[in-house]
Amino acid sequence: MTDRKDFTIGWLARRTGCKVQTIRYYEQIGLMPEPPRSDGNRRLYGAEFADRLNFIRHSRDLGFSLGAIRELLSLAENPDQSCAAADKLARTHLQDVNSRIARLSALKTELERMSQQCSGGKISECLVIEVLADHSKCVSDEHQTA
Amino acid sequence: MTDRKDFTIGWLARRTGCKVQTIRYYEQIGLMPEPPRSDGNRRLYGAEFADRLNFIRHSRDLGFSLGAIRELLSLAENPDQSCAAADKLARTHLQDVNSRIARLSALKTELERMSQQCSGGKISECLVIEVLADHSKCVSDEHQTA
DNA sequence: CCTAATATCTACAGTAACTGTAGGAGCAAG
DNA sequence: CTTGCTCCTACAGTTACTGTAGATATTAGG
Repeated sequence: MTDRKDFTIGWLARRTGCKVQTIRYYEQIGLMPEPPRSDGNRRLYGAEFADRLNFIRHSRDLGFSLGAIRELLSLAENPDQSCAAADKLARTHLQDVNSRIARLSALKTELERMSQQCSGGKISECLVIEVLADHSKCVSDEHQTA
Repeated sequence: MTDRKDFTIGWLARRTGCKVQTIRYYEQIGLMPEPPRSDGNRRLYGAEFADRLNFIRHSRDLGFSLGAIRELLSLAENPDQSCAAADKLARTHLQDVNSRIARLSALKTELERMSQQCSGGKISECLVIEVLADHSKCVSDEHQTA
């Protein structure tokens, strides 16, 4: 236990693809726990820190806010209680996810169409700019993300 | 042709679904031009401002940065030149769009599965948390080992 | 062992893209 | 004319980082 393998913050950063400052920032805002320190005051991380950080990074990557991640983490830390709260969180997020997918798919279509038609052409033929200028040309339904 | 068709910033905000402060912010950073003012120093907007603001808002909504929008706007203002630059911008964005759609689709699957399985259950059965904790459980096409 | 390079430490400033607030002035209605 | 809304400027706060400065710690080389 005392001679358990501990690694530096740099190791954790390389391990998770997260920047060193970001790790310290997560610790500062209480999203990552304070790790033990070495004699020279360096943070000493084990594999469990990498797991938690991967959880956070993956969630961020998929569009969850730090606040939502904080909630998910607290739920994940008490796996015996009902997951009604997690379910509600997930349902709320699902609506946003669906909306984003729809709008991104519409944009994807236009971006691809442009790449075919636009090569060497003029901007007046670029559908992308028309699509971006005129909301009604968009294929998706109107949805406001706050 | 700018004689009697001028409206307040509030009108423009309602017209475009953009907050008043955000409009003033866009003016401040040079994304929206300075409109004429009334005797009482109020900004006076016409329809062309709504068009430009809709372009900006829609682009933002679809994930373009203000920097990219600034470029697109300058390109849109010179529609006679080649759109190679706009094409390059669009292609770059397309890669990101595709990546986001893939990851969001994977999350959507898990969120939906959770909503079915999770009702009244325990968190330990929630796949969402597992998916978010472990990248390799993600359904997306690329399997990454962390 | 000493030194130079690198990594880490704290603390704080800056970024993007807004959002909110304070305090004052304009204007339309009752 | 006063109430109440909108607008004005200016600036502080937010989220989620990212970068910088100056000091200390560790490590690789001579």
